[in-house]
Amino acid sequence: MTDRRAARHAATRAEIVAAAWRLARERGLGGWALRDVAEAVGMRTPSLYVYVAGKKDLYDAMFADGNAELLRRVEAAEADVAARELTATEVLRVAARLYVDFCVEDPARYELLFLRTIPGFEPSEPSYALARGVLDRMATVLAAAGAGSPEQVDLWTALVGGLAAQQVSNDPGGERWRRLVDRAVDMFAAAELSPRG
Amino acid sequence: MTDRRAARHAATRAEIVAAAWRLARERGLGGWALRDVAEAVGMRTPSLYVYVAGKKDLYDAMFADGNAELLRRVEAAEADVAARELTATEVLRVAARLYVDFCVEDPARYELLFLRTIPGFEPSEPSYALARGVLDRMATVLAAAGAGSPEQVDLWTALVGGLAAQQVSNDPGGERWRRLVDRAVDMFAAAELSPRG
DNA sequence: GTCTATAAATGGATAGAC
DNA sequence: GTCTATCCATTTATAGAC
Repeated sequence: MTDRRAARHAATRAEIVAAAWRLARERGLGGWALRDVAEAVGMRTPSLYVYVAGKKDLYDAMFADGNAELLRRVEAAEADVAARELTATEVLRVAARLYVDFCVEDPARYELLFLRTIPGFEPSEPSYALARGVLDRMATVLAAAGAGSPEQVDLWTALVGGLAAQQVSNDPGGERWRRLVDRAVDMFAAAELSPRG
Repeated sequence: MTDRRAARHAATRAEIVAAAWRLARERGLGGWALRDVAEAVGMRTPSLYVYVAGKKDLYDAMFADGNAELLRRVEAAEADVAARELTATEVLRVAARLYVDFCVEDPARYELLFLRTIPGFEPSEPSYALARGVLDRMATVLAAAGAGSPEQVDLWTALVGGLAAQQVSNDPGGERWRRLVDRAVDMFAAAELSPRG
């Protein structure tokens, strides 16, 4: 019985998070009030507090949700790559496209996960652990491709993150930087992978 | 007389912009109210409206101010470079360091100028023209170094902007990505500059 | 030009009935 | 769990006296 109740509770909370994401996509990450979320799920504002401790807590749930989604994709890509016997450079291309596409398809999510832009918002420890997990996973992929030193990982995140940032900020919905991903990966591979990569 | 009055007016406005920058550096780009700015310059809030049309207008003045500062530095670097007979790669290193340092030394300024994070803020046409001028100037430098195609300029901005973004977001005040600037430039030069660059 | 006073709106959060 | 009612803080912006 308590199980049923807990499941229902979790489902409603997930509904609230989904509604908040919709509003963030439509009006920007900071462009909505709790009242709007409540309306979107057919409640009044005070009822929201049964599922969410406040706006910060809602942002935290969104942060965790976004990182969980990215983690799912990384894991799926890892399985895919393992079954296909790709060269190191090809693996890096898959990784770069995965990341850039993830950022580009939802600028509000990009802003919450990778920019620190909400005043006063700090992810909770469990949510932050999720984010670290994603980064670790990506570092593992890089290491397997032969670019696993800390400096190489940092250079990689700068390059790939930079492509995503430019695409999101200066040509949202376009291809201007997205189409440079392979060229950037080749540049990185030529400089950082051993000739037999 | 009207000249004197206009000069005084402009000076006070500049004082207000400077105070707003100070607050932005201390509390984040969005972490202050007009009231705080007024207090910082020894006024009451309504008096501010004599010099500034509102908060958006103040952000616009800050945006213009930041771009003007960057433009000054680019021009100074151009003069410096012209007097020193550097190789193309060395010129690129100067350009990259200039940009990354500019971003890193003031994260709030970085956020206002290069991220689009203030909800509803859009630079006015004159302010935006200033920003375009800076970009044009940088593209000219790249072209002189032998990497002036649109794709090369975009790849460059992604790379350099990515280094700055990671440094600002994930290691503020540190050196973790800053020390990779030369390595990144060399990577770019090796891939994009002709052998005789 | 600067002030007091205040409007007007926004938005997060709680009390307590049902 | 959900609601009505309301509080409270914040903050932009304006009116009008001095």
